[in-house]
Amino acid sequence: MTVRLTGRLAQRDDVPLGDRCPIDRTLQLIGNRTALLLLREVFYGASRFDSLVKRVGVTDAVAAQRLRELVEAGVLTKEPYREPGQRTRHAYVLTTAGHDLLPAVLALLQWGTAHSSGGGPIVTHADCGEPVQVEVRCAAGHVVDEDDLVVGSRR
Amino acid sequence: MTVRLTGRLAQRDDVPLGDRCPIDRTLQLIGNRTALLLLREVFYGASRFDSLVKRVGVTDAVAAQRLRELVEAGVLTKEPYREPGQRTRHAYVLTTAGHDLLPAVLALLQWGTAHSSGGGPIVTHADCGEPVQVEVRCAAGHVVDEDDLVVGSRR
DNA sequence: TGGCTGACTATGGTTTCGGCAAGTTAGACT
DNA sequence: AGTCTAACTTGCCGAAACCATAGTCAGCCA
Repeated sequence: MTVRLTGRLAQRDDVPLGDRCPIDRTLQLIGNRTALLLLREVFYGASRFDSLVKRVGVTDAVAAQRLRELVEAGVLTKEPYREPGQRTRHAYVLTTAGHDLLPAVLALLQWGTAHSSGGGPIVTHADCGEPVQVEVRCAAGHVVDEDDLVVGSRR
Repeated sequence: MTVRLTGRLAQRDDVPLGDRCPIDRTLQLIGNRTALLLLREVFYGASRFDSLVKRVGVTDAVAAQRLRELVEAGVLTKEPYREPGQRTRHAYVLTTAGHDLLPAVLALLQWGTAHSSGGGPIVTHADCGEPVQVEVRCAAGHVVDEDDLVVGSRR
């Protein structure tokens, strides 16, 4: 196991208490297996209830519960659609808040893929075919290393 | 087999079952409140047991349990250190696998900050002072929109 | 030697998550 | 009218997460 030390431990430990940030709600929403897998499948293109249940491999009861929570949280919406000879059904589609979750979901999936033996799917950019990764950058476009992060209180 | 994700429902739902990826281990590790908050504080610069306990606001019992799991999973390591007049203690520092979690943790924190009323801390780049954000980019450096993601089976 | 403190470890109780099983409801088909 | 099915809903159970409290252990100091 390799360890990259920052070399600034003593000073860094004096950083004051970070602001409480609303991570509890985030974790309550997608901090469970089913919700995250459901979101992954929605990102991968699934939208119908039975399709999501089959892909995630969870019981329909749990899937229904998590989907309801995701809809209530404003991450997914139910869009009515009708296929010929079928009655009206509802497709689960991402809201803008749901779209904003893409980096988080992708980052979690990538870490799991990179740091365990199982391997995983390869996600690439349609325009150029290059593999996709999640990066930490500042607004000026620089790739930011962990040591260069500054945590500030809100203005 | 590769599938392009487009915005169209009918096509998107035909995407076959995604590869199983090792998300269970990931969620078992950081899919709980305490582990994620501990990691956040380590990223923010904390390293000592009592400091982490105080910052996260969790009982020492739970913190010890989660820290042990994080060490066992290879995300953190215990580095011995000694302050004058004190006995040897251990600091919790990130391994390379732990460093790789930065995008995921930051993305979760950012989503929570952006999509709830509470607000949150502002993370900036030390070199230029610009706010930091998590981006999805391909290896060629393009910012990748969700509709331009291609999910392929492993080669 | 005895007290103090930091870093845990152990126990018990409540809430949440997921699996299993059964029931419900609305519309299409016969 | 009766059957079938997709999409849920409800209830029970075991496991895991969290909290609170109490106990342990190792070194430093008086």
